Amino acid sequence: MADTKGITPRGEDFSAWYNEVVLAAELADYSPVRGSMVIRPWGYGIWENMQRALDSLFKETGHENAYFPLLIPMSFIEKEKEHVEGFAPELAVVTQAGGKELEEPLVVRPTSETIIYHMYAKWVQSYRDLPILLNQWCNVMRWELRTRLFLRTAEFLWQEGHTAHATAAEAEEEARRMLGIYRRFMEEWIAMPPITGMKTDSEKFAGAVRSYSCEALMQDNKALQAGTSHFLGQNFARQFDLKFQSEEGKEEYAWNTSWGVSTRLIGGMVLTHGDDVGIVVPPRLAPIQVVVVPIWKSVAEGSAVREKAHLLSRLLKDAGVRTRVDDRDHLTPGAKFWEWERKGVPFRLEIGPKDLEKGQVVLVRRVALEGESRKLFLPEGQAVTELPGYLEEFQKGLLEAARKRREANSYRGVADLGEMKEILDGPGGFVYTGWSGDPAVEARVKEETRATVRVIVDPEFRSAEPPRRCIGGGEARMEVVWARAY
RNA sequence: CGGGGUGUGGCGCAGUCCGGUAGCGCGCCUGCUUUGGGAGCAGGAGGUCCCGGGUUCGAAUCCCGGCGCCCCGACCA
Repeated sequence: MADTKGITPRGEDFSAWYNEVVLAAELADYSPVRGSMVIRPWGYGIWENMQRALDSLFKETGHENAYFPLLIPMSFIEKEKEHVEGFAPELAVVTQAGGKELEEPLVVRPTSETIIYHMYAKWVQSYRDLPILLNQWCNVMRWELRTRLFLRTAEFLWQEGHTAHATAAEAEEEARRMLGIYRRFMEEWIAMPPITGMKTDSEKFAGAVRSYSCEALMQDNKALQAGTSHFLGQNFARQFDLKFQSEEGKEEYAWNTSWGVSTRLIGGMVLTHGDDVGIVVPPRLAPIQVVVVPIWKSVAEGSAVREKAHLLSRLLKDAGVRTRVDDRDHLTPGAKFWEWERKGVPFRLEIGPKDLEKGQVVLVRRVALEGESRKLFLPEGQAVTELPGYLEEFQKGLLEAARKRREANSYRGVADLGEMKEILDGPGGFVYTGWSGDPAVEARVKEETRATVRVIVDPEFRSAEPPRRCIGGGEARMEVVWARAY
């Protein structure tokens, strides 16, 4: 397994590894337009599985899908002061259409708060019209200076949920609920366990009162902001006149939330599980969970082995397993093995003449679970009945490994800037410290370490002992997690 | 936007210093033999050498000016 043909090992140049592995797995390819990418079928299939899972989680919590337009009047974006300041530098603007200069420039949406709350204002009169719980799946555009496949592209696919509520408490609860759903999705589907918490003022969404975030630790010990949920207060409601009459007959502004995850999650999956051979796709996200590879020598063997491969594949499909038989005959088995491993298919089922004789199959995992061998020889009937269980076990194994790695690279109770620098310049990781809440300290530490506060950490992730000492001095009023981030 | 690198068949590169009309590996096509970890042999297809000027009898190569892409930084809910 030392020979990975062309892929730069992670240890040599992590950044090169990432680019190469994304291209080699055929997740995506560069497009002719700077900063934008083509998502290829294998990558899109993973995205579709993410969408399916998230979409049902949203529906289960009472949300519906809708679609709002791509183009937003410039004046909408300009209404909320912080919002426009946050997004102005990265807007793509349409100034001409139909061969004529437009009277008002149209912005290609970087996010849809403004147009959505404009519409909500039309739809809401009474408290009886609330809450509105909508989501949309769409593309957005942010003209980033420096782009990377999946992690930061000029155009990306995402979902954005936008809700309106009658009370602050209800909106706050919604923002928190969706953060929880993101966390659950990341753990149970991507096997990428994030920490959660609130953003500091300097890191929060432009226009939000509070932002909550899921932050995952990648293999190079940099943080990835993987999903955010915002309590918007009445900031947008006021600018877009989103008012309702309360039960008491008073006119009030609605309370909003917005929340989103994007194709960046695919980058997170790669950076969490990939190895020097290629990517590793968790079973629940894999478009193909088991690839069946028939192996033969003579023509007679070929047809017998292929027949068995297709039979097993059908049985597996009936058992709810996504399979494909790779019976291309211009490739040797070895070539197929490498190809599917590069693409991260969780399991491979080999069937050769020897197996046929013995009524067995060879089952090979994409990566070895702790303490187990990659390869299993199983009676063919057993392979079919056991595979769904093996897939779940593999899924859990990935999550466990990722959780262990996260904890092994988390440093708690740090209070000294020198120590923090040493960690960040060395192995990197999540650094837990006390913080006074002083933005000047935050800025200074960022300046000196190039790390940012990822979150003011939620109770569940806090250290057993609340920090007494504080980074940058002052009284430790909260615990925060620092890291260098994507 | 600053620094660095790079641009030559689909991909990866050599050739550039020292000018003479383009080559290697992989991939692709055809045929035969193969197939338990990236198959072998034989034959074949495929290139405005990033673009525009200039020098020259002649430019992938030298000169001038652009552009693209990648990496690092700045920037980036």
